[in-house]
Amino acid sequence: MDKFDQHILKILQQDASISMNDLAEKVGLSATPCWRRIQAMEKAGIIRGKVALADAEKLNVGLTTFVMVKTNQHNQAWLEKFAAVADAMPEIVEFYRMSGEVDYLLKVVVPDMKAYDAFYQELIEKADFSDISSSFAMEEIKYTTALPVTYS
Amino acid sequence: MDKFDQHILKILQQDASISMNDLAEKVGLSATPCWRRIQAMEKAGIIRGKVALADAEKLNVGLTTFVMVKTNQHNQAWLEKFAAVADAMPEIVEFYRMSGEVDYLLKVVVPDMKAYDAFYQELIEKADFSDISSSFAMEEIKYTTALPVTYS
DNA sequence: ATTGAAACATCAATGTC
DNA sequence: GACATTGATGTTTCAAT
Repeated sequence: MDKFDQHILKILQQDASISMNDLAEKVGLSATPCWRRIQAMEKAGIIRGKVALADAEKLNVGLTTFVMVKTNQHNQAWLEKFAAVADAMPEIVEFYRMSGEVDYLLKVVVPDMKAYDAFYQELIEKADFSDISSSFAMEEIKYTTALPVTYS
Repeated sequence: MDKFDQHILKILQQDASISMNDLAEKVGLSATPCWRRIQAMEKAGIIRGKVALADAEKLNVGLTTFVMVKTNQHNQAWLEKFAAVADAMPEIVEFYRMSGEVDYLLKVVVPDMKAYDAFYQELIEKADFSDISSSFAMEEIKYTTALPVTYS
């Protein structure tokens, strides 16, 4: 990935609705090579896709919660079941297996505390944990889907 | 927001590169009303924009870390400075002010441990904290930018 | 007020140099 | 990598419900 690819990717990660001509002008190329580079990056899997981003407040999911899960079930079958459960719950937008004290970390979006409680009840019913603790976000200071291009 | 809008939004949050005709067919409308609804949702701020998603591994930022920050500086000026610092660091992709024990939570993406250490040094140099602890993601089980449409 | 079908304009995609 | 052409797609108009 050269400078041009990095520049293209940086722009597209911020705004993918830009026209090929405008993009080409910004990076200092003509439209064709610009288009070819995008195709190549898609084919290589560098660009995973193009999505619309929605506003959390407007969609009535203004409460973001981080759920820290500890378990004593460290087998593959349990994880697979938990992963399937998480996949089917649209409130869970991120889900990581962690190192250290906490086994799993979930990012959850719901309308309010009442909805979070309902979500929580549903979650612990579907998978059993040894310990769960929840931390609530008071303010979103930064959220971006754009990854750094400086390391590639 | 009626059923049609919800359906359109759900699809566009998964794939915004779909053509207007294909989208129209999926939701059971023709292209024109479909297009109008998207315009309306953009104008209303429900749709914040369209972006390209990049692959973290391919961009050499395969290590995701959650940084929990405690501080004794609870004034607005300090937060604004910290926010500006975070905004300028592309490795920080999410940043929340939290309730409870931890004051701030950051999600950080870097190539590896060595790079994380360099990032960490840079961070604590630019803003002073009373306590920082880092948790590393071993596995990304779910990550989606699609918010639930079921609450709207 | 909202839709669908057709005309129109714009842009992406291809071939050639 | 640039230029010119083709084909597909987004966008507007207008009649109809």
